[in-house]
This record gives sequence, C-alpha cells and structure tokens, in this order.
Amino acid sequence: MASHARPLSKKEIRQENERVILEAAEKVFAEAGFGGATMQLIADVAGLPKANLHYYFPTKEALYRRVVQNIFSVWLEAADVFDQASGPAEGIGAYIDAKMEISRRHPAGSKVWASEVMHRAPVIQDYLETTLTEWTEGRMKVIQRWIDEGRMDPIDPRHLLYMLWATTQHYADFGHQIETLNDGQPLSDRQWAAAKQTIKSIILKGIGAR
Amino acid sequence: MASHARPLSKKEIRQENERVILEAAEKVFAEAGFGGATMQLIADVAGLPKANLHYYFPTKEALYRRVVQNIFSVWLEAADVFDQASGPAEGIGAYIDAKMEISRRHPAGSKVWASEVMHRAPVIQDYLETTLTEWTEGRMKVIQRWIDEGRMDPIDPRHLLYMLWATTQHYADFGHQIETLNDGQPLSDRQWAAAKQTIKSIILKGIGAR
DNA sequence: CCACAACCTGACCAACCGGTCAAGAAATTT
DNA sequence: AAATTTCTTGACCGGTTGGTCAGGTTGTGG
Repeated sequence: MASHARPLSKKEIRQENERVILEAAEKVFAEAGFGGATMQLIADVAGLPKANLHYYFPTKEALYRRVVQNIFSVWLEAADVFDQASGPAEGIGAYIDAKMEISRRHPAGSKVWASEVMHRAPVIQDYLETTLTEWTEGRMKVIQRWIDEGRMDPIDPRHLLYMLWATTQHYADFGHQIETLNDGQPLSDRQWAAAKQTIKSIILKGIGAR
Repeated sequence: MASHARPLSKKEIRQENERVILEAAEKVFAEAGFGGATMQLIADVAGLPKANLHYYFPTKEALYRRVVQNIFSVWLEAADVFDQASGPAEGIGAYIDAKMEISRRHPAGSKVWASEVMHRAPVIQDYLETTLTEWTEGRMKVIQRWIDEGRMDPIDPRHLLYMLWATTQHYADFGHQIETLNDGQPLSDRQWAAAKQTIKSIILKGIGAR
C-alpha cells in the first residue's frame, strides 16, 4: 500500500485529482449523456466525495466543458499525418489508421463529442466556428491540390472528409451495436485490422488514389 | 379557426394526441437526450398539459420506447430497395439514396437512435439481438452472392454495411456540425445531391461494382 | 515552529423532476 | 336523458440533483 509514499505536494495533488476526475467524467458523460450523468456518479467513479469535485470544477458544465476540450485536442492531433504525406494514398491511409486507433483507444471521448454535436454543440459551438472550420478548409485545400496534380479523381473534398469522419468514428460511437452484431464480443485485433483494411481499400480505390 | 369542425370522436382524439405527443417527444429526445429531456418540455412542445402525457403514456420510458420503435421501423423499410436490386451498383446505390433521404427528412429520429445505441441500448437491446442481427445477416448474404458472381470486388460485407450506415447517418447525426461548416446554412438541394453523388461514386467505384 | 494558504468533506438546501390523483368535462352507449 | 366510459388538468408529493458551506486537515513558506 505504497508505505514509502512521501506526502504529495499541493501541485501533485491538484494534478492527480483533476486527472482522475476528468477521466471519470469522460466515462460517465459518454455512458449517460450530459443530462443523464450525475455529479454523484462521477464522484463515485473517481473515488472522491462529491463536494471535492466542486472544489476543482465549480459546476457540472465547467467539468463537461473541460472534457470536451480535451477530446477536441486529441481529435486534432490526428491531423498531423495528413499534412506530412506526399500523396492521397499515404495521407488518407494514415489518417484512417490514426482515427481508427482513436476510436479503439478513446471510444468514450468520441461518444461525448458526438453527443455534444448532436445536441447542437451548446458548449463548443465557438470551436466549430473557428478551429474546426479552419482545420477543414486547410485539409480541403490539400485534397484539392492532389486532385489538381492528377493524383486522385475529382472528388468533392468536403464530402470526402465527412465520409472519413463518419466511417472511422462509427466504430467508437456505435461500438455497442457492432459488438452486439459480433456475437456480443468486442472486435479482436484481427477484426480491427480487417475493418481498417476494408475502409482503406474502398476509399482509396473509390477516389482513384494513385 | 376550423369553425365548422364537428366534435372529434374519441378514437380520433386518441390518434391525434398520440401522434402529436410522439412527434414532440422525438424532437425533444433528439435535442436533449433521454436524461436531459423532461416531460414538461415535451408537453409544452406538444401543446398539452403534462398530466395528459401520462394519460396516454404511463412513464417517460414507455414514451421513449415507442419513439425508438417508430424510428426502427422506418429504418428497416429502407432495406427493401436492397433486395429488389439486380446487382450491387443498383442495390447499394438505391440504398444510399434511401438512407440519405431519411437523414434529410427524419434527422431527429436518427439522432435518437444514435443516442440510444451510444448509451448501450438500454431500451432496444432485444431488437439489436434479434431483428437487426437477422437483417444484417440477410444483407451480408446478398452482398456475398454478388461477390461470388464476380459482380464486385471481394470486400468484407460486414464492414461495407457499417460504412454505408456510418456515412449516410452522419448527415443526420452530425447535421449541426455540417451546417456550421456550411456557413451556418442548411445544405441546399444541390448540396444534398452532391453529397449523395460523392458517396455513391466513391463507394461503388471502391468496391469495384460492375 | 508558526501563520497562512490550499485542500477536504459531511451535512444541508432550494429547485426540479417523474409521477399521482381527484374532480370535472365531453363523448358514447343504452 | 340517464348511465357509463373516456378524456382533461391543476394541484400535489416524494425523491433526486446541482450546488453551498462551515469547520477541520494537511502541506508550505518564512
């Protein structure tokens, strides 16, 4: 039982507790939605008294906002692979791999994001209008350049992006449905690989990547 | 003001009130989630006193269950076009059109369904295990037959189906995000047509439909 | 070692929610 | 037109929820 643990410093205490609370909150918000989640349940999952949550996060909304912000930053990181690529096959292929990995490792985060957007983004509308809009336009330009260079078919870049988001996030957001249709078992390593392979195969061939 | 309206019969009253309540409930559940929705708000949207809702639907859960069941039946109807098709280009193309039309006309329903599945399907798990499983297996056999007949590439039918669901429902579930990225405007007729066309083009080429 | 600041938490509260009920209004049956 | 069934609704209730707070504990800087 960590008998040699020296007393934690105030900074460490704050860091650790915020981390534990955010982790628990992400899980509970994903499973119950914002309205269905309760501070009491989040506190139980985090292993802290409810009043302690309100010490670190003044309101339920403030806590939720932090959870969504965290997800958004993870979400954007996957974009890096896009820019560093030399062509559509490499760039889009790597992007699919990255987003599928996020769906597998952070399904709760993806669900919170989906829920937030479905409810008309009451908390992160400003992010949609600024950061996401800029990100999307940048990526559309990259795709358009590939088209102009004759490295893929003339596909509407916007709808191609939507297709990539939809397909990859589906494996997180609808994971329960997929699991049910898989005899109640989570996808195995082999099945995840097959999913990635099928998606990449259809899309890369579908856009005529060369 | 319908001054000539004869008094409504009891049957008509029941039919009309249930319809109004279910319509309001679908909208409110879609916008707020099950936990965030309140009977009072549904009553306000329906234009009825709250106690009247409990006369027609004993509990919030019972009302929610009916909403989800309605959505599920609409959802399955779109399958017809799949079976009547002579080949993958026609069948899958028509299925995409049908599901995109549902996303456009019934976005609230799609959101309720997504929300239900994301929360581990507490209400319609039995449907997933029976009706949806059977439906999926049937459609997988159709696709496999097309593959065996050499009418499309050997694609894993299961992941192709997930891709079709994900891509089409994305336009309903993430409609708010798409609208924001479209300068805050809903997609026009032309843009909906472009979306359909892009999706069909990529997928049909991607699976080598011939 | 002391004074201060940061952290912790059981107990509490006002607001809200799903659901009930009794009493009346309206349609239907006899 | 009386009797009966169905529909309507304001008022009410117990339970839950987000949030508060006072008083205690623990680390920290001088």
